[in-house]
Amino acid sequence: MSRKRQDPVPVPNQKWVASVRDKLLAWYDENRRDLPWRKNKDPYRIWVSEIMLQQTRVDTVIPYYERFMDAFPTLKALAEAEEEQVIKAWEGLGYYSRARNLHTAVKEVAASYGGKVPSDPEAVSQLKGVGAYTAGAILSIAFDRRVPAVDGNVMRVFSRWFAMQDDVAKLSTRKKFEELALHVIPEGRAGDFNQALMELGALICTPTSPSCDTCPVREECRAREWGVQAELPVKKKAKPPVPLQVIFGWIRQGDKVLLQRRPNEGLLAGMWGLPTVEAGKGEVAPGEFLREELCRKGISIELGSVLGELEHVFSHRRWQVTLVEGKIKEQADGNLPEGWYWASEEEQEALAFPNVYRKAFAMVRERKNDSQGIQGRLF
DNA sequence: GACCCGTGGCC
DNA sequence: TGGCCAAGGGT
Repeated sequence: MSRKRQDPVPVPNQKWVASVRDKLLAWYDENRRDLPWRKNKDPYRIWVSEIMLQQTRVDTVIPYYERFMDAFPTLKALAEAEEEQVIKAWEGLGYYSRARNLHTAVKEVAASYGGKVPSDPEAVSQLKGVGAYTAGAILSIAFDRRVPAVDGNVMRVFSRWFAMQDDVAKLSTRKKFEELALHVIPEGRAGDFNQALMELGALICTPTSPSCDTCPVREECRAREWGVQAELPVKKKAKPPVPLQVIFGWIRQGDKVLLQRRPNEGLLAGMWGLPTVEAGKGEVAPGEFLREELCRKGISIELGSVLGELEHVFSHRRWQVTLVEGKIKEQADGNLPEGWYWASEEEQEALAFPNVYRKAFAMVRERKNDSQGIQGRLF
């Protein structure tokens, strides 16, 4: 069997490079969006924006970014903040380890670099949560250093410019594009050029139905020349999320609700939520799994009614949730296990919950409104 | 390389 | 409706 040889990295000729640089930068100067992190070149502001933008759309990020910068205007302010506040500011954005890593790294910069973001690639790359792309983005945008910042946009644009069929899901492909980028990024305007590549990918060279007719570099694009732009980039399909039956408990004592902090590793690590168990096998009511688990924790409950069902899809899990009401048997003023907590409504508002739990809260609230004047309040 | 880690919007 | 995607990083 012969092993399939990888296509070599194309080496663009100088004429093509000069043309693409000029046209793309001219287009960017005219068409760049006025985004909040483009007000200046403060490395801290650039950094925060890049972390938030990881796997997240610009429109989603903007309001979070504004609030975050109001709360933590400087690197020092973020370094001195409590983690709980930082996570609260991230609530609803997802990928919460981004916020924890950012906080860790910012504290590291405060402690080891006098509060100034380092401008050398080795130091920046070592910061927690800063990988090859983000390091390149910070270094090029904030410090105008000629470093590649290859994200999904850039891979799509390059795939089309050179009509390359490499699988963009592979790490090796990204490295190939980084090498390619080094041939194209100009001296002097490295940051603008990297942003122009991404801006082109976001506005013109879009994943589906790219606007080739208005593309500033349509003459330089092999995919367009060959009419294969819709076929590129090549990307291996992701596995579908695995379905999982999950039970949430809505367990009240007086005006307080039982909360559980999730384990420090895995899905929604360290986040607050309702008591959560996986449903096991067997022909019993879903709530039984919850009752038994709580019993093991020394919390004795009587099952109430099913308050509702909801589905929440993560990247790799599909939670099919049954929300079950529970009534505490004896006054449980004794010791709760580590990470468990009776929270009043006021206390709940200070905690950060991922959206799957916020959906459940909303469900309870609706149900409460519906039943008011009919059965009174839920127990 | 494979898998894990959230969420929302779009067609 | 659902599959796909978004300025990725860590393990």
